[in-house]
Amino acid sequence: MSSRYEPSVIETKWQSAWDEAGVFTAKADPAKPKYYVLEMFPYPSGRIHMGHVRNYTMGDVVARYKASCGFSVLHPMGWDAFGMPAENAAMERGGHPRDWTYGNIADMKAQMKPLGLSIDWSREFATCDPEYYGQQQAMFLDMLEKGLVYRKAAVVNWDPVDMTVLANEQVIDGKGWRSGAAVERRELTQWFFRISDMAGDLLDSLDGLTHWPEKVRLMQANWIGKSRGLQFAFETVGAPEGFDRLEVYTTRPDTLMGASFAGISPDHPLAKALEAQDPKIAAFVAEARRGGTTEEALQTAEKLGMDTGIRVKHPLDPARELPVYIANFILMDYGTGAIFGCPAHDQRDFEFASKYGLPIPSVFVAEGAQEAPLAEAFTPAKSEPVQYIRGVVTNRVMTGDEALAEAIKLAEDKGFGQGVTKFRLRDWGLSRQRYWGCPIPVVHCPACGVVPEKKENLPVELPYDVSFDKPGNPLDRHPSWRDVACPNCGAAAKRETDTMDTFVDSSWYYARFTSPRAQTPTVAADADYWMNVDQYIGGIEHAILHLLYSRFFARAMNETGHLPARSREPFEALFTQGMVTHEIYKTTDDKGRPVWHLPEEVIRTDEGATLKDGTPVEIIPSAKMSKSKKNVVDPMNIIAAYGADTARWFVMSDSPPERDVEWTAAGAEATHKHLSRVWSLCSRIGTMPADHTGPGDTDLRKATARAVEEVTRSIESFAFNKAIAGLYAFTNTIAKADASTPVMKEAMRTLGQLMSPMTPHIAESIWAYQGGQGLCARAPWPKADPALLVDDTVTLPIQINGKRRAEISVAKDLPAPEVEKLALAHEDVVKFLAGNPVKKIIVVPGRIINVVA
RNA sequence: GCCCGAGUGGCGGAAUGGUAGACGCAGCGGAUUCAAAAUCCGCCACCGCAAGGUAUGUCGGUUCGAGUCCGACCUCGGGUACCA
Repeated sequence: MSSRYEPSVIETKWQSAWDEAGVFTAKADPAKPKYYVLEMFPYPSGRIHMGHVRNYTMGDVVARYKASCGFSVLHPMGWDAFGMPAENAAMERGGHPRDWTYGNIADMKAQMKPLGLSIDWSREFATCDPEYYGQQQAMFLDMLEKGLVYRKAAVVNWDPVDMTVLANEQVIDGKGWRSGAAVERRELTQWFFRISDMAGDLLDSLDGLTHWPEKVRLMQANWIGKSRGLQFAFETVGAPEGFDRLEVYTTRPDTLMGASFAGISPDHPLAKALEAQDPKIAAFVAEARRGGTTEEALQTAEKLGMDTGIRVKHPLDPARELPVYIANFILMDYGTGAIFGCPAHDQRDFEFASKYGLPIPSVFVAEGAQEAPLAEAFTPAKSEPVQYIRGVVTNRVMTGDEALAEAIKLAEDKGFGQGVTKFRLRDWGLSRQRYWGCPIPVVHCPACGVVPEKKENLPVELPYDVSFDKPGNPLDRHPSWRDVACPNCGAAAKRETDTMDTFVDSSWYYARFTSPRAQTPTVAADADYWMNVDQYIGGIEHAILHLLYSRFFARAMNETGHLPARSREPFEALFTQGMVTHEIYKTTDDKGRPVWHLPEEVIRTDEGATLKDGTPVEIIPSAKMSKSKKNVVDPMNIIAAYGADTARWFVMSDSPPERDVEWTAAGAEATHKHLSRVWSLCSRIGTMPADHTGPGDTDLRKATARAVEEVTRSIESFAFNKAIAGLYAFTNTIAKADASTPVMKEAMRTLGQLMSPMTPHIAESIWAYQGGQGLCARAPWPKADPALLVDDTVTLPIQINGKRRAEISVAKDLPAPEVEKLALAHEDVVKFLAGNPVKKIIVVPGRIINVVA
């Protein structure tokens, strides 16, 4: 062992050793339990960032730990390679999305390799490989046959200047990002997965996901949004032909007597009928359809409504007629696209009624209160009892939940409506009017209609000869690709030019990793052995969409015979990690515009920061690392300066993994110093005379056992920061210990092993130097001797009225009455009690004593 | 707007309802050195001379005991169905 810690030397050496031994190649071994650990695969942007390092290091810690616990581990990596950035790059800088993407993949892989991750690279693939997306097309056809896919009209963001569909992130303040034109909502016929048919199952099965974070299950449950409500039809007065009834859905049927208007979405069929007849309504509807399609944009936009002149009869009092408004905040996708407004008990309806001068009749008041004009809507929780004054029930105190159940029963008895269960979850629109995605393998034939492509013709490959000089989808203007013969009748037909949402690609890659080169989407034997994913790790930003779509897709794959039934929930355990953040450095140019600076351009001082030429720099508190603010730290610089082990150790230390971590240069420097200290400690112990003895054998053995126990427990519970804190403490203990040589060596070798999931390279060097057999990466995980973990005395703090005043040291199993006696006799206790009588004394064995005076 | 989180020393953070601040960074003092770097040893929440008091975003509650449980609020972050 050389005297200096030289990461660049040992890291390349051990990486070659692992490669030669094939340590990380996943092998299905029936004699061993299997463990599948997966990190959410990256989008190939071209550069890895610290967030990637953190994500993959976490997965690597788990993979290496499980391997040393005797599992046959699958730890693969791939690329989420379709998506908009590749097309944007082609438009901005020329070049082709495919070349750009594969170039980025090569660059990123070259940056990931030096991290020493225990990845089985033989299973690598990119979702833009025709071998991958061809299998995805095959599954699409199976799902089409099973009725899991269908077409219907849905709204998109339409840029009327560029004549193209925009993604939500391309709509900024209601305007197109390039053209600046006001965006409109426009309907197109698009492909959908029937995810809403599985809403009940997707909701109920959340209960079984006991190793998922509670918050993720809650977010998914709210997103699926099961509700019980009343569906009924208003009889209309003065509506166009065919609209003599207006179906509405409400989750608060108990407030029906407080209805003061009915409202329909601008996309409701009735609105469309009126639009065709009445130019004033057409103008209003056009205005109401302005802006983006996001729920956020719809819910935060100014509430606008227009009286259609149509009236509806109140179902409980046909003499009462309510006006029908078209209102921009009503979603066509939820319920029936029509509502009744109860302004007294819904804040949005209240604002609407106030704006348009509609009455605001109360249905209930707080218990014991009198009816009075309202300044805002009264909206207590449905579980709270209130006094009904004008309800379906009258002059009774009951909760909203009780009242709405009665209201549903009444409607059913009277026959004007029925209780129904609805879900907020909508079907998954997968059509994208873009080039760089998986082509939807169907053909539109004038005679046969929509015809699936024949499976033997798959993959339907993207054509390479396309240009991005005009807005819109290049597939639309590619005649030789688009114009084909109908697979059914052979007549002239056209390919579907929409491609699939990239969420489709990422909804089954975990299954493909089990047989990445197969000529079918999956292979039963491989899927049976490796599925499910035992530990999935990724960002909290994927809590809803990606994870919900993957859960749906696993079900759909099961129903089309591509996954076993027990894989309908594909992820056994989920961990969501936080972001890596950094300070932002800003100066201002002579025109007052902000200028951002990379961390390496900035010199930190005690007072603040400057550029190299002395210009003072403003420091903005930490935020997610982003290229535009330049607060990015390139992992490659860290690895070049300190080595991969330092980068890995640092991203795992300090912050708990589910929280954001602040990157600081000082922290990386400190980590490197620590690893150097470990290195020289190892070197010192290695040269101790074999016959050295010391008084600390028992203490060091106990400390070693405690370290094994603590680090193991911390890794098992994803508390990597605590594992590292324990390793710091254990290192200090060894450094100060005076024990005999074999005990010192044993402690040092154990330290190296406990470090190995985090810092595998230095761990191999320690292992080899302290006489470990073979590779540390293949050595079994150490076990703590339980006998060394028990202490026979315990220190108990003594509180008086909840404040700590003294402490005593007692035998571990001393009976409580004895402990009480000792505590009350303690001189500080006597002093603080000052003769006051003791009312009560609480002894929590092994924990604390509280004297109440 | 709606859904979900998070807020603890100068900083990152630790703490089965039971001694708040483990471990690390920064800082301070010392040893070593001609000197410095590196290394090693020690100190380190705040107020107070001390006794002691005050402290986990804010306000209130439950409890012998609250960072932890409950209620209201504030700030920041994630998601909001075409960013991935």
